[in-house]
Amino acid sequence: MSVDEVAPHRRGRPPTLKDVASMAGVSIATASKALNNRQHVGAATRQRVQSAADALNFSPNALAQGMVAQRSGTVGLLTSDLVGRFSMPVLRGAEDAFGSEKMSVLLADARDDHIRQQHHLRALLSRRVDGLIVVGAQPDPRPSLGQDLGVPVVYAYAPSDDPQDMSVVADDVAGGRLAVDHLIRCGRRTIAHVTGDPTYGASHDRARGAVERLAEEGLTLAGGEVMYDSWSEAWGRGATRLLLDREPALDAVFAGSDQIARGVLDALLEAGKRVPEEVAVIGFDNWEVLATGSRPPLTTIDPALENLGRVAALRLASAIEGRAGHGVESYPCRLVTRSSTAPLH
Amino acid sequence: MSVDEVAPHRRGRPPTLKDVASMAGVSIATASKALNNRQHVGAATRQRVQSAADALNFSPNALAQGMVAQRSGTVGLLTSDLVGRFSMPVLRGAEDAFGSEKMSVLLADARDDHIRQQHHLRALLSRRVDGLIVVGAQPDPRPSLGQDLGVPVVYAYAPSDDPQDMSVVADDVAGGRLAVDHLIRCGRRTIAHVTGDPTYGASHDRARGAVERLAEEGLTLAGGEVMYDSWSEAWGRGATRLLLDREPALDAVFAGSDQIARGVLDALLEAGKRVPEEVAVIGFDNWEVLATGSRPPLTTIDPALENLGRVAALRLASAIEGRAGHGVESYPCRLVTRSSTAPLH
DNA sequence: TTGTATGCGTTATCAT
DNA sequence: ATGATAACGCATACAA
Repeated sequence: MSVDEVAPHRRGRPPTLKDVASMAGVSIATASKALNNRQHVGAATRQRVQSAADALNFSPNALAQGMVAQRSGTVGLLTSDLVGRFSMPVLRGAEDAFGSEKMSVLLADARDDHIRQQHHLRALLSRRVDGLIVVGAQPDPRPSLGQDLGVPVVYAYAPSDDPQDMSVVADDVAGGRLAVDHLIRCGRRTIAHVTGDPTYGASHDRARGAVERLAEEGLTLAGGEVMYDSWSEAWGRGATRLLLDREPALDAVFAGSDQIARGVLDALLEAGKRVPEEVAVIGFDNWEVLATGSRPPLTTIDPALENLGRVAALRLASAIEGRAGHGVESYPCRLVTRSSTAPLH
Repeated sequence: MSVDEVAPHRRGRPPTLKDVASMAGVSIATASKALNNRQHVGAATRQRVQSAADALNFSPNALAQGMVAQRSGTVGLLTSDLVGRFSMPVLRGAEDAFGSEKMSVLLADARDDHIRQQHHLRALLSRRVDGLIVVGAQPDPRPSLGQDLGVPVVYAYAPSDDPQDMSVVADDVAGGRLAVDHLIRCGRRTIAHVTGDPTYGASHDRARGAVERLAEEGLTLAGGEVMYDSWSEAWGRGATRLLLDREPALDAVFAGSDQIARGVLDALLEAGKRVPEEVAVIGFDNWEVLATGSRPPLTTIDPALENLGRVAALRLASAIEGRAGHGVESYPCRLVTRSSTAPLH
């Protein structure tokens, strides 16, 4: 091997371990050991290799590493709705939990289209992801991807309909309970619940938690029943007008979403009711732009979605290590106090 | 667990081309050609291989393919703020444009932290992404990643400060112009502009477009000047109160964001002004939850962010094919008409 | 301590 | 038309 054989790496292509090795004057095996802090490498040699790597700005080819390790070091994030507001924090939590380690995240947006989902699933599997997180668009159960994918899967936000799978979701029942609990602690007794689409399981869960907590105080819902309709400001306004007719003594409203809460707030203001002095209002979601812009700023229940994503990532990491889990795990919501609720003194 | 002597592939691991080949009774070379629709393969053989692949649910290892092709078939999506609302549609547009082809997207959220950004950049480069899309959190120029990354980069939403780089952004000047143009077409003459944080370049760009269009009609801004402050509903309300004092003849407001527009709307309503009969209001962003929930629903300028992401993906694809570009490309905004504006008859 | 050789799964180049 | 074989870049068991 002649001396001027030390060809600088092929034009354009990133330097390889071979380039580093030849620059340091060692074999690729030694170079590999040196860079990976394996033993059986002389201190001086290690130093030489390290310098060569730095000089070449060497970065190991993760694809090649993945081939030998039989692990790609990637996870797939399969979402059904990237445009929606709710999948986002989950996604961020997951990305955060993984990105800080040495896992990378492959993103795929299925857009709630079954064909696209299958397409993306094949693509992710073909890339040999070590695991999969599936984030739904709605909190309702969704069809399982199946058990024979060859990699562990964790469902986040929207649980799988197969109890064999592992899912992490927000505890809507506890959330509803928490909301009413807060209102009760504020001394309210005539509490109504205005919520959204009755086809959402979450609507009923939140309502159930609310009614349960009410019952513990010997109370029932003001207005006589849960008011379902749509997740909109318009419905919040409409429902409130109805409510003020039926229940003149109304002193609190639990809204099933922050959008609805905004409508409630506006209608209350328009009717000359002071918030929170006369009527307290609490929302659900902690959708910042809505909750902080309102008059007054909105007290609300935060479903802690980012945490959900983080937990999903943790569970998936465990499953990848071989410690798989199953069933649906519910995680608590958080009360965020702003100015639309206050003690009745 | 019974020992199956004919076990085609190692337990747990996905089937390989070798498994398919041996099942079809051919060499891996032939199997490869058959599955990739190469010529020099007998029709019958091709069929046998295909059946074997289907039976084994074979999916080629993209990592291995990447090794030989010297292309990973992935692009990196480096965002500085996954929580923000504006990077999201860009991201979705990009994912969409790529996902429909055979490119996969590696997501990395730097959280506006330089250290994290470097970390993620190294990780993406290590995964041998074929290209990079950098999505900023704010529309202002950001530091370039540099020219020596070895892969093409396209900056979206927030342009790079190096003109050598390629950036795609929304045309804020044209957006401002479009807003005022619409108001003028509605017959308005006394038009004010309430906008947000003056440290954002976008504020000034939108204002400039507005003033230019006004000047073409021989008009100037009602209130005498652009009203800068913050991107909040509260500022929208406050500014409107000031405005109603100063300009009793006010017949239109161009708000620099939908949040501000919401505040404007509320203050107008409170002052007894009818919208759009007496005063027309137009926003900016087309932030659905804000624009559709207001009273009345908000006419607004849509910066077409999803399109921006799509274009960025297209440009990156071109660059990967060798046709690189440079400079900042601006893309038009779109007028979305709802009920807060209408002709003055 | 260092180097040689093998394999990871696939594609492409050559023989046959 | 089909098959053996050499890459691709890296890690490791084994030999020196």
